[in-house]
Amino acid sequence: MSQTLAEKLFPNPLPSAADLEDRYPPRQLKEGGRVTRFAPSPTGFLHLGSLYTALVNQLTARGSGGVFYLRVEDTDKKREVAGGAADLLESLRVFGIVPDEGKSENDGKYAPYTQSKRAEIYHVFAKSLVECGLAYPCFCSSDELAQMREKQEKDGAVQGGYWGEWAKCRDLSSEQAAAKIDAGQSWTLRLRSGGDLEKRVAFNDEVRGKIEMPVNVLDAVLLKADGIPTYHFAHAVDDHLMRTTHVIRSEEWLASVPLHLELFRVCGFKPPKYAHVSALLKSENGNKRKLSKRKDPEAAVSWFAREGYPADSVLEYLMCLLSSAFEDWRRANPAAARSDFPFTFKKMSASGALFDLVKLTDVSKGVIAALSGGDLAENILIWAREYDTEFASILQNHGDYLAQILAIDRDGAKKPRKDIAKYSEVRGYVSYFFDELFDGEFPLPDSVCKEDALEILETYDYRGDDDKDEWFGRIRQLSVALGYAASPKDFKANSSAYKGHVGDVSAVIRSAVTGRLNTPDLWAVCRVLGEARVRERIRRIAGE
RNA sequence: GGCCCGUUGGUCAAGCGGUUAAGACUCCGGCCUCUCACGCCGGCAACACGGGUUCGAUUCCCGUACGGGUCACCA
Repeated sequence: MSQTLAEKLFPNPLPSAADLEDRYPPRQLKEGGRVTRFAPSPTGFLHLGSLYTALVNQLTARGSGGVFYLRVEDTDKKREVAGGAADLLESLRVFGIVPDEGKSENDGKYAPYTQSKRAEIYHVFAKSLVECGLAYPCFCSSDELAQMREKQEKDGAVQGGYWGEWAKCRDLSSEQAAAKIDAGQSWTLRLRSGGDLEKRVAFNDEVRGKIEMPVNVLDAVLLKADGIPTYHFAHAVDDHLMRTTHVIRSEEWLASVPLHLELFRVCGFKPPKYAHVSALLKSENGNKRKLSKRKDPEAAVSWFAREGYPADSVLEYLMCLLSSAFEDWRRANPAAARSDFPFTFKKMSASGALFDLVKLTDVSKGVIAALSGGDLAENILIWAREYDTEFASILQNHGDYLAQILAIDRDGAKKPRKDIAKYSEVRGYVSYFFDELFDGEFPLPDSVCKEDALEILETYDYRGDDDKDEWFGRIRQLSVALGYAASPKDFKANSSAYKGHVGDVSAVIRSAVTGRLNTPDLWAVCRVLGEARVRERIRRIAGE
């Protein structure tokens, strides 16, 4: 008895499809539970757009009491990066994305969660497709295929690609194919598409609604020459066996849905629901384009870490893009966990959003404003140890000094300061508190001349134990004594009677003590600086 | 080029046949105030275009334009 073509193609013993159905049974889900997955290929760092779709996947599953898992799509060994999967998982974790299954290869009942470890599984279905005549080996070389495409282009073919009469290997007899295999020719396995150029398929996209397209007619590659499946085939097999209910992926996959639908059908699988999320765009001379790893530093999530944007800020911003209902919800629930946000595809935009750093900055200021001085200081230290070691070593010598600094206008304030967007700004923001970083400048406000400024400093007497009212009262008295109005209002009412007002006097003191014209509350700043240092800095300018 | 998706202020966007076309960010005024920041009040600014359908279109249909995606043994 001679070998069938299928046996020749797949000579090793394989389980049956029924075995696999048993091994990976339908999931026991609560009513409405959705199963989603994030399926990255480990080609290096995490892209902001990937984080975005991962977020949607997690939100969808968790919000429905379903399952969110990670599947590593390492079917392209040419692009694979060593350790890529582990890096990805860690990056995701930083952003609060933690899959229920697939944190490692065998983490879960539907293991392995790494496609390169599932070769046998794909082969089971590939073999049975060959047996039914729905797939066939193709011996065309990449040169031949390139020539074919060239000719199609030249002839203005109605439909390019490997199909119909262009599909040279499609009608090879089993004997012919067997002979080529015996001769050692390498082969890929292709779908024998039943597609008809005239026919159309309609399907429902969760974010875009009904979409109608021509059916697939291409004899797409299912298995590459190395026996590893293409994305398309792996998608059908894995998402069926791993019982994914909702395939949420980026919009570039939309065009291949007809192929995917055909694959699900020929394999006898029920297709999942699809949601194609739009890409994050970037504006470039008047046009929009996808955020690019190569051209846009902010495309890699690591950029945000380096700049010192809290992961929460990035997440909050992404949520704004992801759902038009998020900002309102957040205003109504300022402290709620993001996972409590009632996510729905209905509120997702079908058009691509421009990534907007200005908006991120605003969101981030809000996130940081909600932190206590202590927590903020801790985050900054962690950041600095990684990205500004000089600053970190300075901070390390000062105990909880940074926490005290950051507590100003923050801890216990009804309207905490919203002026820090990222940790990398903090060094400049607090530099005058540290003698190591203090620049000793003495800028003068426009309204005060140097002579008057020195006079103010010579007469000012700072007392470290004054409470805020005493402290300001002293400055008021000093102002009046030197010919300044006790309040800006008095000054406005009769400006010719004064040299200026308390504000000008305070400005001079502020400048001497901090080297700046603008700072948080001066009284609090002086308290943190300490009496000795404040007096010393004033004396330094005023002289003896 | 074929196919598909998209198009409301500078940006994110609500809207789902009749609205003075929300809101947020940015920007500009003002208030508050010892400065800054916050906060508050106010302002600038939009339905890509052309045809239909309709008593009535931002909304529905068809074109056009523009933008994006896709046509691999990459995902």
